[in-house]
Amino acid sequence: MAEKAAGTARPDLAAMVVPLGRALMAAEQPILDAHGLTMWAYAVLLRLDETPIRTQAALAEAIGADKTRIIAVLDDLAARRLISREPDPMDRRVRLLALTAEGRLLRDTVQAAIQDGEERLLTVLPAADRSGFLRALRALSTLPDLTLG
Amino acid sequence: MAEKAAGTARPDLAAMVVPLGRALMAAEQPILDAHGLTMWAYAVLLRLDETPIRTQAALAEAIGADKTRIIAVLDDLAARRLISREPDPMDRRVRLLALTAEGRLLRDTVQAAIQDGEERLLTVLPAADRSGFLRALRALSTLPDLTLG
DNA sequence: TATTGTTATACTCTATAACTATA
DNA sequence: TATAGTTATAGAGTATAACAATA
Repeated sequence: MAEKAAGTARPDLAAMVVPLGRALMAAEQPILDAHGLTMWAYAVLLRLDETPIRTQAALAEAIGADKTRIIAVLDDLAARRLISREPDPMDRRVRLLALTAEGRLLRDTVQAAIQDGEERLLTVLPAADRSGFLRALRALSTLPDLTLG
Repeated sequence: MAEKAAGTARPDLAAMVVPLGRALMAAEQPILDAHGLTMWAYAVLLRLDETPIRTQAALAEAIGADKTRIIAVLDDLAARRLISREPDPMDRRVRLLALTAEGRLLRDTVQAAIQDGEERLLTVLPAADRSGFLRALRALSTLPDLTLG
């Protein structure tokens, strides 16, 4: 306890989590590239596979992007028939978005490849740490606010 | 096991880690702001407090920044006497960097505030998950490469 | 000639503002 | 007039290239 001032017990959380996130994204990149998907395109496929979403703005919000940010992404996905994107007959201003069969297949293929790699990566951890890590990660990443003050 | 295709057991790691990192950085921001530090300036103070570093390029590399990126940061820190930055008498091309007493004090103050907040945040986790999380995080964030292929 | 640090430039990503079409 | 989507523009952040000083 006397030497507490000399060095810290652990690095700040952000100092560990942010670089880890960057490394994980970089590690996913080759897999996404192999299937012609950007990170945003993959995020769209993942999100659309959960629950149907009504507006593009809501989709953008859900994946943490700007509504203008995803338009080119949707253009590309629709052109490749990975998603459908049709005006809502009830309100022709909104575009209804949904995965096509090919879109769901691609999503499953890519995610399986990514999670296979992740499982292999996680084997470096002791079993107990590993399950605690995953549980903690899910808990923390679903917290609504997260303030330190 | 039959319903594996319908939804995945867990989100991709990057899908949890990256947003968590962003949230943690955002949560640190008010504390950094209160002390007039940017994230990069804080990263510099943290790094310089560990082991003396010889060149600016090496410092930039160590904190994951471009060498041109940190020049304005060093200008500001030096002007505020939080770091010293003098030409090496042995090789006048290089600038020797070191924390001043005030720099170390500020570093300690800010990190204490941040880690206090983090400890409070971590209390939402069961004790077992929490220690596993921290151990796993340290292990993964110090891995040299991290590939999924 | 090679290297450190600096400045100037260009590029990428993202957000803001202006526009079209529907309501 | 208000809203969904789109396009055009501007801004932040980052990296690349050119430059000055020193070796």
